[in-house]
Amino acid sequence: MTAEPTPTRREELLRIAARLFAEKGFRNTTVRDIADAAGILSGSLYHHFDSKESMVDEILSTFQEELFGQYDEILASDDDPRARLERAVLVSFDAIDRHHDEVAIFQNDAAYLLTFDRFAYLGERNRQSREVWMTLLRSGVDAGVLRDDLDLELTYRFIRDTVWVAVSWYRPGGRRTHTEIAQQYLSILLEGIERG
Amino acid sequence: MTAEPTPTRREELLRIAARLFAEKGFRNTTVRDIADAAGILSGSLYHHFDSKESMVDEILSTFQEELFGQYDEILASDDDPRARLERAVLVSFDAIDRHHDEVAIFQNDAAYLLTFDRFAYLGERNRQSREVWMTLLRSGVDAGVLRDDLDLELTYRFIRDTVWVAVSWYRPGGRRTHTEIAQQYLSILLEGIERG
DNA sequence: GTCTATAGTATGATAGAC
DNA sequence: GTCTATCATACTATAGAC
Repeated sequence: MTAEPTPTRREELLRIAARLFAEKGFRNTTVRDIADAAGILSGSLYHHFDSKESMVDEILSTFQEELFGQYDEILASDDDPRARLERAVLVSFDAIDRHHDEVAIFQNDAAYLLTFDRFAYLGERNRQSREVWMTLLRSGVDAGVLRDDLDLELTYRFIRDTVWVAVSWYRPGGRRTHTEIAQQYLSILLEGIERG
Repeated sequence: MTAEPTPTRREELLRIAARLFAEKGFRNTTVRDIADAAGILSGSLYHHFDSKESMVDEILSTFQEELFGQYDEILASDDDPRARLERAVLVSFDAIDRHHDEVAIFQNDAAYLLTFDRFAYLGERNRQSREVWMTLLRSGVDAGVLRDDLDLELTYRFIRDTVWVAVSWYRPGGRRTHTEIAQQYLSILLEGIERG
């Protein structure tokens, strides 16, 4: 991890794999697909990685570490509840922008990967994510900024779903920046679509 | 289609297949899985169906026909814009409740299936769905019921995403009915989560 | 309507040469 | 670091007996 013999090649292969996993799904991507895209033969991949699972493992765990570091920063900050909620939404859309493939893989294949012991940490991350959002929502309600008649569990799910599923249609470099999308979403979430 | 020799057995097999496709994904479900669950051998399935694709085809097309019939009813009604939007959301959550497997399959596997010519109608249904929601939103804005500063395209995507992705966590018979969930969601969508 | 048996193909992974 | 060659397994689908 810290002193890889040939970090560049390894990372390049991971990037290629991530792209394919995101596009076609983990199970639907063969090691031959990855090797083809990299311009080598499938057997050669095993010089770099133990297995296909090792690849997706490294892709996801690296990404999650960064993302949850950002959530932790928000929770540790002394911003007011509304600002913290906004930052959390912005950070998430930023992840969709900068780590599109990783988010897509997590969205599409986490349920399957979770059936293996080595990916149990993905379930732990899910719980951690729930804690982040629930904490933000609760402090918003406590501070009187958010409605107190909401089912917070449902509210959390709606926020989580809407934010992350955007990876299925958002494309970096498209008509709207991820920041514009995040702000439009926050406007709907906070104020609703009804007039008045 | 209209005068099947043994409609009951066929439908039973489709129900079993739908359950498995929804649980594990279309590609990740083998014909042996389906046959095992039905208590027969894999070869016997081909007495009833041409292929695995034929099965998912019949499952999805039947479901879509019903769902879009309901949307058409809403569009044809003379309810006011707000009521029509509410009905569309309720009908969608109702589909998640009554056709859980079908919605899950469509959510998870439509992108893959769309790569085959025979599933082109799924893309057509996607366009149709967009038309339904955009029509509802536009008439809401025109009637002065909805905010006129919204990016309707984004608003449509947020609504669609949040509604349908609920199939990933909603379980019939759970703590909240699908109607309660739909109403809570409508409340957030229309009024926002901010106090005031 | 289901079984036996199997064809033909694709997959993840390995061993050893270069 | 990549290639050649291949193993063992799993898959969809078919043919014909019962």
